[in-house]
Amino acid sequence: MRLITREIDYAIRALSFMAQNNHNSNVITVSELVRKLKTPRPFLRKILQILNKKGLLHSSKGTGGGFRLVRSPGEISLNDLVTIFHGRPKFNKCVFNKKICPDIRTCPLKKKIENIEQYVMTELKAITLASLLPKAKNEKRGHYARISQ
Amino acid sequence: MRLITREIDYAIRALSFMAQNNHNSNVITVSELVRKLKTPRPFLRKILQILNKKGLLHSSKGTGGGFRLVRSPGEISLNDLVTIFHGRPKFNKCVFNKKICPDIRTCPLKKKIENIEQYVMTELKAITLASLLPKAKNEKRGHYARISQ
DNA sequence: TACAATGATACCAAATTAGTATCATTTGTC
DNA sequence: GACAAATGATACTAATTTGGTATCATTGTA
Repeated sequence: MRLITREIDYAIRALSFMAQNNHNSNVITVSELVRKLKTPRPFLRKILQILNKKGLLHSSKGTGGGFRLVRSPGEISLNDLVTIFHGRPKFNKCVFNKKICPDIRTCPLKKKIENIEQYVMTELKAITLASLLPKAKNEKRGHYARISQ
Repeated sequence: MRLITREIDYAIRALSFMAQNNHNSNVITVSELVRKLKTPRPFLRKILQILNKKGLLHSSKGTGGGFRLVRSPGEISLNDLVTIFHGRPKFNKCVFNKKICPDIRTCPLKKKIENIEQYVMTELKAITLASLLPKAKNEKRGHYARISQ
């Protein structure tokens, strides 16, 4: 029943870090991210590869290579990430099966649940990476991607 | 990412059937339910035992025994069922871990996700068993628990 | 006492989530 | 060109959750 799994959580943290450290449009390596985020290296690597394939990151190989954020933080939403890693949210695993359910088209539960899904998607779209970042340098309010040290 | 898993789906169907067939306050047996709902018998049995323990059903043993709905269909909500089988909905599996996340109390993601959870719970409370049942005998609109034959 | 029901509980299987390991490819530097 | 430093691709493994089975105990009725 989790919407934000670890994959997604790590993805957000990595993207947030990159958003805050894209000075000189430098690339950031997996090694750097692992040092900062303390996540398991091969797992993070896999996640970054997916984000690259889906167009959120650009990657470059070889010495001096790494990843670079392609979109601006305001253009990346939680809905994007959830969709990338799990597909469109589906809250009910309908057992459609003529023996049990006479007609999927008239199922009142389906409709009600779909309305909830729709609302959730709208809310997730509104949560952008930008909205999770700190507002100002010396502001004390916590934020998702603050890295200790 | 499923809110309504099979367990819950079967539970709703069983409760709906019982709500529509409580004439003479007769009990309904697992055998009857399995015949009507075509669900796996031992699995349904387990589900009914849970609903009994949680107070939605009353059970009686021995010959002529079975289950009986305790609450009225208007007093049973999807939120009750989700809570019984999965606990309070939690959409993010926060990796709180001082290495990664400096302070759980100020996490902006947590707050935003909790707001969504709160909304979903409110909506689930509004979906009662009664709201899934057919409105009138010869109404054609589909409903969740109509049993074929 | 036999039988028909549920209670309790331990187990098993499938699916999903989390993570590892390894080899191939690309690119910069000496 | 050799080597090192990076990602690409991909197959494998481990842990957790979900879906389901099996079995024996208990209770109530004829």
